[in-house]
Amino acid sequence: MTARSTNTGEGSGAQDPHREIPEATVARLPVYLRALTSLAERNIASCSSEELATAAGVNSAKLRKDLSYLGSYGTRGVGYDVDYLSYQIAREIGVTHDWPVIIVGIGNLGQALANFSGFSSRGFRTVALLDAAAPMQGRTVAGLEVRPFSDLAEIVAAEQVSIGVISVPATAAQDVADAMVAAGISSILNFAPAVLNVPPGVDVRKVDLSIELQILAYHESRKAAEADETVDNGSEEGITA
Amino acid sequence: MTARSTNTGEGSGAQDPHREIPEATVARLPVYLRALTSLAERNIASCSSEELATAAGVNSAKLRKDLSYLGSYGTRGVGYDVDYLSYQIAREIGVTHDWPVIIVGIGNLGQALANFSGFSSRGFRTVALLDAAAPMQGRTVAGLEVRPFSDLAEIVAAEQVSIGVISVPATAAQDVADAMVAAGISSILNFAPAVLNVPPGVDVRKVDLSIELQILAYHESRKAAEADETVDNGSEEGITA
DNA sequence: GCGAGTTTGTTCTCGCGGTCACAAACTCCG
DNA sequence: CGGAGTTTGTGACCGCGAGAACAAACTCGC
Repeated sequence: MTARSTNTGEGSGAQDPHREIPEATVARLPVYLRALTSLAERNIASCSSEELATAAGVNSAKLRKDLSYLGSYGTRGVGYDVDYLSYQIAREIGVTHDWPVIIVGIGNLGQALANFSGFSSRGFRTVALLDAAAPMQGRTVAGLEVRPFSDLAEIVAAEQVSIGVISVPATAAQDVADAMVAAGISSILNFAPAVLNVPPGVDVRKVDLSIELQILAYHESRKAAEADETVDNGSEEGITA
Repeated sequence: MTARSTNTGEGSGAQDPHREIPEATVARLPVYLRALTSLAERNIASCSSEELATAAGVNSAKLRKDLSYLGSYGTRGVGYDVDYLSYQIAREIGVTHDWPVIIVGIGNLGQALANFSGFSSRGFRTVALLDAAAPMQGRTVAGLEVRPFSDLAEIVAAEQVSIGVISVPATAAQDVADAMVAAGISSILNFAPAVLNVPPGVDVRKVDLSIELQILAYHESRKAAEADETVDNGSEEGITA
């Protein structure tokens, strides 16, 4: 597998559209893209894998390997052209054109997401905000009118939406996901602390704030235990300065 | 590292406090804990690995393996006691007592985080909100007064804070992180789309909304390409009747 | 008390992903 | 034009984690 040495003697394009890009690499491509954008803003036209890797916070060997899955877009002895590589990564991710996105659940988090400029600047366009609670409906958030949840299917069909964001309480998350899938959405970003059940073919990514904190707490506990132990072993200076 | 005089021929006795729990397992423990809490709320006293695995959205073999790293807290032929297992996981993660947390950057996202009930209900207590911008200072958000960023060190020392949340723009993130580290914080949850440089011993976890969306977009692009291809290959039912 | 049934804990195997190290390829300079 | 220096692309190796399968241990019914 791997390697475009896989027969398929199609000479037209350099890149084989059937390459399997490892999931771990896919997760890093956006990071590289952001680093490249940052370089471009500083008018840097080209960079080495070492520079880009530092900017992205990864190992340079890993970066080169990741990029090699896309094709050979660098020049040995020189490095990578920032604009060219940016475009290639954007094309691979599929953010050369904007993706319409809807947000369901316009509470505190939903409003923050709607106002988040990072979405619009990176290939996404929020086309609608929905909420089931009547008090929210009709209000304007981030320049968009909050519409009733029952309009979901209509909006998805009209705007060709394939990506949905769920920022409702955990108890409502599954219902919202079901409705999204029924409406034709096939990628869901879920902020609700709940496990979503979706049919095959639908992708779900979960962002769970309290889980992240708990992971930190675990390591923090270990650090504290480690420190106690060191103290037990004697000979550390006191904590109070 | 760590795990100093392990091995010490202690058989399958009580739990060795120096076990190394795999990172992948650590990331799932909070999910199990949440599933257990949900079971407890429905007055379910015990459950099998299969039931718990379903509730947590994982494979039952993986769940059993994960739990085995903590010790043998189940009973063969019976299952797990919900309350007992909950406590053991909470103890392992270190959330049997509350962790004080500060949030720096009280914009849209910071306010949403401050109001997020999931923090307080899962072992975390927001003790202070900080913002460098004068207009925010003095305002009350989620029952807490927003204090100037310059109070950081004082607050961290007074409240024994070891976990900090960064929800400032990307350009300010590194400065905030530096100040946090200098003040004694050793775990950072970063919402800013920037790579943070921190000294060894400090843990950083990143939550990046636009990266998550871009990963979805990648798979969505592939799905679209796949669909086109199926059509190209013909031999599927015609679209037009 | 004992066998049948059930469920945990663990062992084994396999594949993905991370890192190292090096050959290939390009530039620069004399 | 050729050699030295630089940087990419990739092959090899290794360790972690996922999943399947099985032995150990507990309960229940008779």
